[in-house]
Amino acid sequence: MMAGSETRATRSDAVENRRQLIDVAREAFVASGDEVSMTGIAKQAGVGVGTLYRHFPTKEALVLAVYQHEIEFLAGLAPMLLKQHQPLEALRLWLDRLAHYGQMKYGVSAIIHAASGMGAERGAYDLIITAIDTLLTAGANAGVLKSGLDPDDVLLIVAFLWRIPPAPDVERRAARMLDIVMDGLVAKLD
Amino acid sequence: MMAGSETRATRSDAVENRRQLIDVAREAFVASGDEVSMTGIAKQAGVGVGTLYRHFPTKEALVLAVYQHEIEFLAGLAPMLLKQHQPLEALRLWLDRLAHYGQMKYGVSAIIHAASGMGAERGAYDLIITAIDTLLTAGANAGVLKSGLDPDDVLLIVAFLWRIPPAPDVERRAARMLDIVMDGLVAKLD
DNA sequence: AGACTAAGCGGAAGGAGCTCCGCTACAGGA
DNA sequence: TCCTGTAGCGGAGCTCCTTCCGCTTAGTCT
Repeated sequence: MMAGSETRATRSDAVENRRQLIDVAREAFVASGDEVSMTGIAKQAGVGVGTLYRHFPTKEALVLAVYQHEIEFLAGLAPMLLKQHQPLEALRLWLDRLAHYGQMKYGVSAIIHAASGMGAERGAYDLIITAIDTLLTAGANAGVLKSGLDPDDVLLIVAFLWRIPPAPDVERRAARMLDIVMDGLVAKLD
Repeated sequence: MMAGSETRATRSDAVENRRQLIDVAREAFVASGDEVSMTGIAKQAGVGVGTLYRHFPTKEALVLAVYQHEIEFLAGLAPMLLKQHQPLEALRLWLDRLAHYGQMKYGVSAIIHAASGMGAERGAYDLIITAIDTLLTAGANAGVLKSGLDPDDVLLIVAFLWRIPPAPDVERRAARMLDIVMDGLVAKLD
């Protein structure tokens, strides 16, 4: 009996379908990276593709939903690290963590990739940007990082993390490249 | 009448088709970015898709062929700049030029993108890597850049240049981000 | 000139992501 | 409990890139 913008509750079968789709997709992604067709996921979840696309308008959106928890964790990590470490160290540890995800078969990587392209849901993207901003601001206030750094810029730069071609030495290479970026972020003493 | 590894000359119609395909593709790319279907290009060139794919095994390869000249130009620019400028300045000018291509509708950007992913022909990729290596080495020898920098790493990092989302301020943003990277490349004084 | 042969051609077909729209069945009111 | 309006469903079908393979034909050898 409320006014105006009242909406019907979500149908129970829709809720169940959504859950089922995410579950199936998670399993599929873990098993075979992104080499899973949307049709396949829909079929395995026992729904039509139309339903899949109603819930997740693009494949990216689906991946994003699947890894929502990981993104939240990553975002929450930033303030934690700042409590226990110097700003510079915290930033580096966080980026290392990001690199770690970047190496996953088709994990947070693709998401943030999507996010940096800003094609997908605002939510996940904002979480990550906020986390980076927290780290950058802390560093700037401590005088160890340049001030006025744009977190969007930083994310876009470190996006190379999920484009390093698979090889035995990915980790070392990622670290090497992050060394360069870190040096580019620190404040220069006059 | 030569010995052993003799091969027949390329058929003249094949040569002509190849030329025609590149011409049509160039025009199409300029007109509509990458929103051109392979089938469309084939049709417009008066050949079947099969023929198109015989000449260029992927769309990437086709783009690469179309922009071969630009890549060569860019590669050749590095030594030129080094003759006329300090190593640091030369590197920056070259990167600015790269950024410029990065903003083209579907230009060298996609190519080097492909190249950094190493999916495509070795040739174009090697040209660019060599150019970067020249610049890095010159800077290292002059003591203004870190020594031991890997040109592959640098290319992969600056690959953000062709992923900056379209906006009125792309140029300023690219410059800002290149500032960061440049600072990460310069040698630290102890 | 004629015949031989493999380089080259063409386009049907397959699998991908995604859209569209007529039908279904659930939530909520009577 | 039954009705009703609509949120939600399903899957045919579109376009795209790419593969495959039987046919054509330019180039060469006699």
